[in-house]
Amino acid sequence: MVNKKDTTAEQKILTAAKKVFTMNGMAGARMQDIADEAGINKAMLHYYFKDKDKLFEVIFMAEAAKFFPKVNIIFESDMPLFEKINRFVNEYIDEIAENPYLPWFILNELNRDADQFMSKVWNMAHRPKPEKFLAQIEKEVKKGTIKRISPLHLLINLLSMTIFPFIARPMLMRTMQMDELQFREMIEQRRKEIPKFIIDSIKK
Amino acid sequence: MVNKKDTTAEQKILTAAKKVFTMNGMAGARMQDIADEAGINKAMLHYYFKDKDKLFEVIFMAEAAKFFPKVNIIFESDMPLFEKINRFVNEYIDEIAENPYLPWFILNELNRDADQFMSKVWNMAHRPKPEKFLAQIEKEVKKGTIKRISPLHLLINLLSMTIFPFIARPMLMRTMQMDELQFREMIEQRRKEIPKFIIDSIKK
DNA sequence: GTCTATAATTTGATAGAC
DNA sequence: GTCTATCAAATTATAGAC
Repeated sequence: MVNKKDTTAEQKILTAAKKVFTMNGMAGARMQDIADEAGINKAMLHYYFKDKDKLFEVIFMAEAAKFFPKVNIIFESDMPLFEKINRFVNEYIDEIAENPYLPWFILNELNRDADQFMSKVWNMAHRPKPEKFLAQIEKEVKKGTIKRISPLHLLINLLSMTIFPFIARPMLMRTMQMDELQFREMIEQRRKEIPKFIIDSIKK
Repeated sequence: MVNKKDTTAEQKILTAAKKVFTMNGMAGARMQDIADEAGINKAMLHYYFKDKDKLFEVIFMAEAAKFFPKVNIIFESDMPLFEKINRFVNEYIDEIAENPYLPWFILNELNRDADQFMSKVWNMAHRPKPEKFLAQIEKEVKKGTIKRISPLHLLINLLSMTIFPFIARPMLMRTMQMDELQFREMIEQRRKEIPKFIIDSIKK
């Protein structure tokens, strides 16, 4: 199933590999499956990307490199806290709508081989940088504009509520007996539910 | 690294296989690694469990079978809502302390091959049953004892905040520059932080 | 039951024609 | 650049001695 935008073989491979890698992980992905998905020959994968490790690295680095900076722009901006939380939730959901398997992909490989991942991808430019966000929470607590709360736990709560539903999608869909459309509706609702839930909890 | 409790070869294999499968997933696990971990021979794995698929299924079903009922006992009990939330968080963290890779294990295989998992493991006895919990929230909202909130989103928030940190452990440890001990301390704090955060958000 | 040695299979990688 | 055919390596599975 080749995307209409993918003209060159190289681009077809990248699109196919991204799909197969994200759905099966590095170990589970088959070069043959990537070739089939791209509608080309297996030998072509090696012609363009040398070997499986290299192909994986190209995909993985590109995805992480696109993703984390977007989050960091929000975390490091000068917006008020509540607006920042709102923006984070919405931008994250926007991003995942285009790359449904991305969070899974990143966490999966981080769990599998954290050290290798760090050395190749998690460099200065591409890692999450929450320091400013944490300091901002601390400041608001001290000013007394929000309740006393641990900045770390607030950040983890925000990340958890935003990211987890995408990772646990199959479990949630089955447990709650949701179909594809209902799942998407649930996610859309969370654009407002998550900020509201957080703000209700910490506002004075 | 054989556990002192594991006397028989079969038990050694089960313990070793659980560890290797949960750390590497089905596709990434190597039969040789399981044999080494168990301190026995590779042929023994096949003698006791026929093949890799069968061994995986035995482990996986056993873990899921133990885990979900514990959660369900809480969800289906007659405790007051706030107490139920508190108990869920604490029992879940207790459980994961003994099986750190279990949530990852379950979600990983659910993402990889949901249909097969469902047919073999997710049967009547072993699936999560949140219906009573959802109804209880609905009832409290109608009584006016808590704020108006979607029961579904409250449940997802609870699951997210409790489970996500374990799944995202490598990312959190690296991003927040935590060592093993600091991570465990953070988790311990969440026993109180999560219920407090939720209750602050929904209490009137 | 447990082992060593080996077969069988899967899968990644390459050679060589076009 | 692209393909078919084939090789090489990794990995699962089994045969057979003890």
